[in-house]
Amino acid sequence: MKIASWNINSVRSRQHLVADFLRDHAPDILCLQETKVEDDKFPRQFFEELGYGHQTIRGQKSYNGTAIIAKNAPEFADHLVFDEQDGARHVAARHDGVTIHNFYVPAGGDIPDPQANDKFAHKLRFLDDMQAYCASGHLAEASILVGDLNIAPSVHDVWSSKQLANVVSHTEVEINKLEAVRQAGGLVDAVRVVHPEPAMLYSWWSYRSPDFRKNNRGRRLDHIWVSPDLVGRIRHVSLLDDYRAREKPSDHIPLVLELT
Amino acid sequence: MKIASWNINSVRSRQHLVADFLRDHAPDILCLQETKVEDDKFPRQFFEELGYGHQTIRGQKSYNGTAIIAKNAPEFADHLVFDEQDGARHVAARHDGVTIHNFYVPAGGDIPDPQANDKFAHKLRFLDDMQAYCASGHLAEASILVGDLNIAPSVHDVWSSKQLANVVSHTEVEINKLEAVRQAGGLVDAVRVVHPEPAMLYSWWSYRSPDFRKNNRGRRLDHIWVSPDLVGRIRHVSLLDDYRAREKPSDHIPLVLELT
DNA sequence: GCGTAAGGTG
DNA sequence: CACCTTACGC
Repeated sequence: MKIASWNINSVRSRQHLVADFLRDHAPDILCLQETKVEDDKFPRQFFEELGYGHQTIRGQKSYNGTAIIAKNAPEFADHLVFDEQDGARHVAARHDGVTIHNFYVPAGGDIPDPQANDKFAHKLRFLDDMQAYCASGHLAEASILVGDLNIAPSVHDVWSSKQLANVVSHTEVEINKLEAVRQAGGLVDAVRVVHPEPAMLYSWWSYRSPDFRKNNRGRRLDHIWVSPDLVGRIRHVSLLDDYRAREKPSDHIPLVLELT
Repeated sequence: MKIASWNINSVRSRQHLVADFLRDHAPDILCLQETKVEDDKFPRQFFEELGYGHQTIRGQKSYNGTAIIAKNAPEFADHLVFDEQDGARHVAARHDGVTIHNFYVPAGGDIPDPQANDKFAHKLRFLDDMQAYCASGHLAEASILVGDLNIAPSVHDVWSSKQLANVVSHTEVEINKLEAVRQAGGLVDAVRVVHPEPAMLYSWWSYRSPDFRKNNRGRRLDHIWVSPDLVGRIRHVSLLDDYRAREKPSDHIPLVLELT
């Protein structure tokens, strides 16, 4: 069983890339974030023609949007709404007995101060809501949580922990809240199981930073967490950074988890 | 000597096409209209790398803009300003003893009434100014006038003379003024020398009209006129309609004049 | 830098 | 339909 997660930065502008990815890696499940499209405009047929006819989607105009694209029908599909703003930031689906939660955590704006910056306040509230949900035991077994969590927790998840210490995505308050979410769900960071620290791992490189291979100013904002019962089934995790070097790339790369 | 004219509809959005064109047809001179870029943002290096290091350009933000791109240095370069509105609608350059005038005549808006429509009034004034300039004898010898003149004069220059009789670009007042410009300059329509009537000739197909090959609702808005002394040197004129069928095309096609 | 959207021009 | 600009989010 192969499960991928990718912040695609507009699913309609990335059809060339996502077609390459599905043909070359053929995951059973593809979780997308930032689809940036309303449900009735989602390119359903495009994915169908690539063999992914089962699509759990939830989007809105312009911003956000999550989707779980699958070869086979889900046993179950749903989504969470944490607040009025919502933003289509979660979908869930059970495939082959495994429940997959696909999250897109708010980016949080520029200023890491919830008093001065409503977007940062929203990010922290969203993490609290995630924690409460995970604490309720929904993810205790046969569960996977993936997505763009917009936080790079470790010093080995950013190109410079010092220079990013006060930059949104790597602040102490965010890192603590992300860890609280993970612990509330009793989940295991599958990426680090396969690639333990001190390996430097990134999943995102800003469009604004040129020459991403040379300067390599990345951050690991995208994550795959699994419930403890699945840890033994982890066969491999890949971070496909070559997709950042393609024509018209997303600023995020796909992560792929293989389970036995 | 090979001279091309092309309304490119944004030179920055058309680099793929113009590179193909220069490689495949290798004109000595390329006259562009609707470059839509200020001079300091013109892609000078792009043309240099294709072997066109000599660039007589005059543009503005967003609208209009003309350019003469050449392999060799001009002996002379200049431009005309007819009014305060201007719009970067003319450049001229002398290459190999031939003076090339590159015009972009105002489109003229929707309503063919100078009372009701300032844009149409501007178009008519521009044609009067062109006529006055041509009447002064500047184009008597060794001269070529090219460009998007935004008028299709003959019944054989439009897909339906009846349906366009009251449509801007094919009204009687415009056609008469265009003919007056040509006669004032003593110029010869080189395209019709090679492809005489009743051949149907188009250089533009609206983006709004689908299936341009099948429905073929075109108009000949782009022209190449030469002074009488050059008529004997006309070897060929091509209207390269395959460029309308390419990826991300301009709505106009290139015209190419070959002189011996 | 690269997505989205709206409003204007051709 | 496809370009431009402005404004916005990431």
